[in-house]
Amino acid sequence: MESATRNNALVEKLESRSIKPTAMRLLVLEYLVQKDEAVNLSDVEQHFKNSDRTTLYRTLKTFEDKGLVHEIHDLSGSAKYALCADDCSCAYPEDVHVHFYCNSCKKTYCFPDRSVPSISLPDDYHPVSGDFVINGVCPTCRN
Amino acid sequence: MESATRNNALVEKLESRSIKPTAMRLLVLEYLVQKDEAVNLSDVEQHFKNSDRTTLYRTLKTFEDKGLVHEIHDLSGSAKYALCADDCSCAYPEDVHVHFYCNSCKKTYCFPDRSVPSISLPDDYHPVSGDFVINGVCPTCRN
DNA sequence: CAATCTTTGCAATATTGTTGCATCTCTTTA
DNA sequence: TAAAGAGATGCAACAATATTGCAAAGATTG
Repeated sequence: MESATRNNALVEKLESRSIKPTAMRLLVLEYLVQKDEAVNLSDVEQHFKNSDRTTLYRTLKTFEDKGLVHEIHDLSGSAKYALCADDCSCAYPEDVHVHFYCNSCKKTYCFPDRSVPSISLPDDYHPVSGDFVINGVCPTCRN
Repeated sequence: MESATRNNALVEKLESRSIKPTAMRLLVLEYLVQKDEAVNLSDVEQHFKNSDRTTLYRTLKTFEDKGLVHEIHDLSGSAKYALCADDCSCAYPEDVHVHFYCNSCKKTYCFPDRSVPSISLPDDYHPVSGDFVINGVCPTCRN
């Protein structure tokens, strides 16, 4: 019952972004939902040891294409992914993604509700989206 | 004369960051100075066709370690490098690096003089540096 | 000059990102 | 229900990028 309910929420989440809710996609989405940090492809691979790398890769790309997740590029060098808020359209400047990258543990945390004062750009530069990554030390690594 | 003068400026730039001014480093620095956009390792390789990849790689890393350049991670996926301003210490929030990434031509432009209003973080997150990447279409690609 | 330290070049390897294609699954429709 | 089509998955291969070890070359210092 409980799991059916939860599952429905996941199905709806996918369908709201026009993504067909296959078994694999539901699993990956569930994984993303319960993670409070951004994940890279290796993380997902580790978690789904028996699944194919390419499928996971393409699942993430599909999620990204459809605006369900956004891609984050931090100092770790490899692309990470994190869920967008339901009402996120990734547009500048309203939906600038704010992240905190820990130099010590290399984790990247999302701060979805921080709004970033917009920056004025020269006239001919047309902003579409924005990513703000703050690097430092996270609470867990402070010691 | 002119070239000697310019060369001195480059030597000083390196020495001000405690980097030994070898021939290779001077050439790479000269290249970075005259570029108005961030470059990745391939760019540098292309420009110095006869030089060794590893040396160029390590030159950039040395520059980064010493605070002469900063690394930029944009949607292109590969690391780019750009010169820091002379008085830049890469510290948050004064020296947040602001860049514009063009989705069309994949170039990344620096906006060294934009200051970013600082964002309040939860208490236990200790910011050290920050990178703001704005994605969109650059003037050249507007057409 | 000898000893030492740094830089450079070459080779090899690791890691990450990406594509082609055959197969499978699900949905649609005659 | 059978056939067709579209999309998803799995496997294999490959491309691009990042990184390291080590030996040779060059610079530095006593």
